[in-house]
Amino acid sequence: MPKPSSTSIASQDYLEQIFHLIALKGYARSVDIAANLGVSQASVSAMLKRLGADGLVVYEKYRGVILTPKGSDLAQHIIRRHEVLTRLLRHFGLDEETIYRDVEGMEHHISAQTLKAFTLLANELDQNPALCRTLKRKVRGK
Amino acid sequence: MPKPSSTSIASQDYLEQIFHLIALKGYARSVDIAANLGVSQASVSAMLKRLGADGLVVYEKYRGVILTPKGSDLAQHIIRRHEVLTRLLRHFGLDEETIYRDVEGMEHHISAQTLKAFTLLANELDQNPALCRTLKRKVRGK
DNA sequence: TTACAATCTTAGTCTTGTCTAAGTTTTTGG
DNA sequence: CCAAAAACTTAGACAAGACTAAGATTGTAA
Ligand SMILES: [Mn+2]
Ligand SMILES: [Mn+2]
Ligand SMILES: [Mn+2]
Ligand SMILES: [Mn+2]
Repeated sequence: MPKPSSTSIASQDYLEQIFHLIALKGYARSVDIAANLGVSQASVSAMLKRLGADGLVVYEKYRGVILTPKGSDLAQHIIRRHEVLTRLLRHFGLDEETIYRDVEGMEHHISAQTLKAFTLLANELDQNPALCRTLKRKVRGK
Repeated sequence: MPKPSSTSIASQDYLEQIFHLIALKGYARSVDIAANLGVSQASVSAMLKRLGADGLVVYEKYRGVILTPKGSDLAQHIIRRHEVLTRLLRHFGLDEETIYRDVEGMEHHISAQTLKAFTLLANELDQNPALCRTLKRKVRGK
């Protein structure tokens, strides 16, 4: 009876990309999902089947994929969380490559409480350029 | 020839606990590692074998486990990172339970750069109790 | 309309990490 | 000293998620 977790780390990453592609081009193709995530197309097929079984996408073989309302809500939540984290890390003057990799990993382990704290902190930093300058200076050189 | 990664997320969590137990009691027993990580003793046996193969512990059946210098260095790095993250999250007034869960997940996805930024930020917050008070107030209630 | 390219799926395999159940070894108390 | 308990390992299974190779479908351009 292992309840289908339905929101594994990998599932979240796929949902995120599917949502992005649909927003950007109107549809999400396997080939693009694969490229964006750096996995094989075969892996995408397998995951779409799983997401379909979990009721997060409607998937018809050879016919592409769309998000269910449930999948879409979840994707938007995932993306907002990703954006908050990115906004926070940008305050430290890290390079975008590093920010992306760290956010892509960290995002799956942030509770609602911590996300709220990070959101508020990012807001505070927005209003405190002096502190941001100090941090950026210390982060890069010694 | 897939080079042994040797530092998977799970490996890091096991190393962390082994180090802690040795620091605390002088030795690390499977039964305690299992309890601390919430896994079965069988899983611990399997992982100790892998850590041994990766040169991170010396493992003799029925005889306990010790860290190699390499394993010890790695464990200390992992623990320092865990502590920095914990120190940062404590500034927001989150409950310890939540902090522990989030840190336990996030810690494996923090680059050296981001870790440095978080360290500096924690330092700044230490010296800015006013900001911390504001954050704590906003994080809890509305 | 048809052949080719692009896209997609399936089949089969692998790795990591987990579990339970069963068997072994070590420790311990009487 | 030895039986029972505690600790530990092995065996066997499973799930997620990845890969490659091979085959199926779709789209397109001549
Ligand atoms: Mn991610
Ligand atoms: Mn993301
Ligand atoms: Mn951890
Ligand atoms: Mn940790």
